[in-house]
Amino acid sequence: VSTSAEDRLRAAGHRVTPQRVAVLEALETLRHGTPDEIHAEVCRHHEINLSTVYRTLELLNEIGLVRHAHLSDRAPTYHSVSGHEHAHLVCRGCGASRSLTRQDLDLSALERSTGFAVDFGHLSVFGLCGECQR
Amino acid sequence: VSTSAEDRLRAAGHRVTPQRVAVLEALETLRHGTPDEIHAEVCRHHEINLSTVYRTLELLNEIGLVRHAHLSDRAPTYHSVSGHEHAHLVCRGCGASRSLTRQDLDLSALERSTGFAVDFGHLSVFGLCGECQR
DNA sequence: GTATTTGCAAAGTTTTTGCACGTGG
DNA sequence: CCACGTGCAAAAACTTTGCAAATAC
Repeated sequence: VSTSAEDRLRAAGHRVTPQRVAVLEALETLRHGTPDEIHAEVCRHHEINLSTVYRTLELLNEIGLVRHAHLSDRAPTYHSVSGHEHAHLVCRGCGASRSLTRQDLDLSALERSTGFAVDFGHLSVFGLCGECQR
Repeated sequence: VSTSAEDRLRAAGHRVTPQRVAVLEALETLRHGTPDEIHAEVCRHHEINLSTVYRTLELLNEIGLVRHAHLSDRAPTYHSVSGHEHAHLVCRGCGASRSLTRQDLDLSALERSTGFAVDFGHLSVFGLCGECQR
């Protein structure tokens, strides 16, 4: 977990606790995860309560260190924003998911015409991949 | 509820029941709704169990008569496909949501480069509207 | 030292499931 | 008639909350 993440926490007036650091570490390892999956990953190394995971993810989301998207119809999937911000392209058939950059999916026309600032990291595009279309 | 909807049900080997018709009617009235809201709307005129609403929506989704999107972080929102298929643009600030057509958001480049067939009706784009950016 | 954060247990919300009864075709 | 669909009640899945104890700073 980069120092900048800890600075971002402190800058926003929050404390740097082992649990918060552990959640960020788990997200680096997993790349993506539901609250439950993140909890399980953290538990491989530390103790943490599931409620704390929820509260931590909410906080990290608020200060922009993580984003979440709905990759399945059930629990939301969180991912770290430490790398480049990315959206997801998910196949309903096989469940495969790949990252999209702003170059893959150009929203500038939409943003210009609507005046919206799109939350790219939250965006999930569902469909059927080439394989599954048959 | 158009006859074609009933035909679609029968063609897919399902029965046309009053409950299924009522759910489709409720969606015409509401335009959008969570399972709970749809249940409430149906109950204004008929009796129906909430489980049946869930099961019906799942079925209608399967055969393509309705689509759902995640307009909030909680319950999914269903909408009828009887009109034109549309995606949603939702503001996190004020909660306002507007429809998007395929002209508003051109996915042809993405579909060409990835080979995906995008489920446009499921797509929700989140962000901040012009107002809320201030 | 003290305001924030955590763990725990309990409750809240949303969705799914098993099964007996009812019904569309 | 009878396979499919529904209602009901119970369970499962997911998330939030109140409060006392622990801890970051």
